[in-house]
Amino acid sequence: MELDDIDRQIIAQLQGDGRRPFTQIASDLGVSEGLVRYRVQRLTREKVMQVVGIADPLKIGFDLMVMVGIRVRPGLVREVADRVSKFPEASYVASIGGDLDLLLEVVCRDTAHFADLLNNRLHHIEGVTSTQTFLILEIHKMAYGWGVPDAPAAERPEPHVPVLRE
Amino acid sequence: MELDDIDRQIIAQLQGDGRRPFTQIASDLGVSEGLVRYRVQRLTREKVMQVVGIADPLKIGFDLMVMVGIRVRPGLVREVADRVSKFPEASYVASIGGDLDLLLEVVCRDTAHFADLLNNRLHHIEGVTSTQTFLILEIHKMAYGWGVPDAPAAERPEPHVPVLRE
DNA sequence: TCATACGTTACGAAATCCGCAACCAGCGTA
DNA sequence: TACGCTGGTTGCGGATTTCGTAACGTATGA
Repeated sequence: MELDDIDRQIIAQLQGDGRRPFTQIASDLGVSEGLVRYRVQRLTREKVMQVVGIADPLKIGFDLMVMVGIRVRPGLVREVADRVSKFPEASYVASIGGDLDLLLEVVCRDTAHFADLLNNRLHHIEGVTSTQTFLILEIHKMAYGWGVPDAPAAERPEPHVPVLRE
Repeated sequence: MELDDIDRQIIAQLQGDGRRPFTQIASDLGVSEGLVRYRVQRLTREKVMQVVGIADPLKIGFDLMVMVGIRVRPGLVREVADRVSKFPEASYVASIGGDLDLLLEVVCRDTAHFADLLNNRLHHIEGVTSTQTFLILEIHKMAYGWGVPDAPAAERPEPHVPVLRE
């Protein structure tokens, strides 16, 4: 789906405040409220953007976050990714190129919870050859959204630094 | 700050839909709209939760996401974390225990953009001794929120699996 | 005991959202 | 060309939600 300036500016504003009234966004952009409503609906439907509440896990009862690097037997990366994505504790799963094949971030209640996850579930998945765990000590930045470039990459010749919140 | 059931249920509902009317949340919980408004304000003020729009970077013009593992000279981790957190491209920064000291996820326009970041900015930071980059091929899961436990950890004796969306 | 801060409810006014209907432009097709 | 169609946009009420504020109860501490 192709985004225009209106989409980008709507996203940018909603990144700052997900409950910003459509009327205010509209008057900022000089368009009608109905249009903003239509665009937000479309962006949401196309899964380009969504408006959600996000909570700091360390403040709502989870004491342990761990990043697990996983090495997988060639050809099984996709499958393992799908399996670990189904872990309810998984907050982030990405396949990567480099020394490791998968990154998995999990949010656990305590070390016993994590030990159970690692030994009884992760290591039993077909294709997982080794894991490396990194205890997350502190989250310094979690940009819950990404900056919106002024225009698509193709139209931007010179380096552009995306504007991110905080 | 101590959360009660009302806070947790408000967070849970907002995790599903960040624009859900307070009136509807209120009637679900059997409390007044004013109370929901008050709680959301407080949760936001205390930085426990926030309602934001989040966009898929790959759908809004950024083609390259990289996870960078950073080794830092002892004692400088905090400082380096603060420095890299200021990178507008940084979407995630966490200090970790293990083979590496810092994890930095960046969202870039293209490889040239990332090369500039790595060589001209990251490697010039005092205390950075080595880096290891992992190209993010595909994001399989990005839980934009975390499950809310039924009660604080201390009151929960048996294992609890947080309920996550998707 | 009193004062103060905090959490909660209730209520009316203001603002917002929502469901249309209408209109325009572009596009493929007869 | 004319026609019908789809997608994007605006405008307008009515329904709903939010917002400001006053009032009340309950701890808490001086």
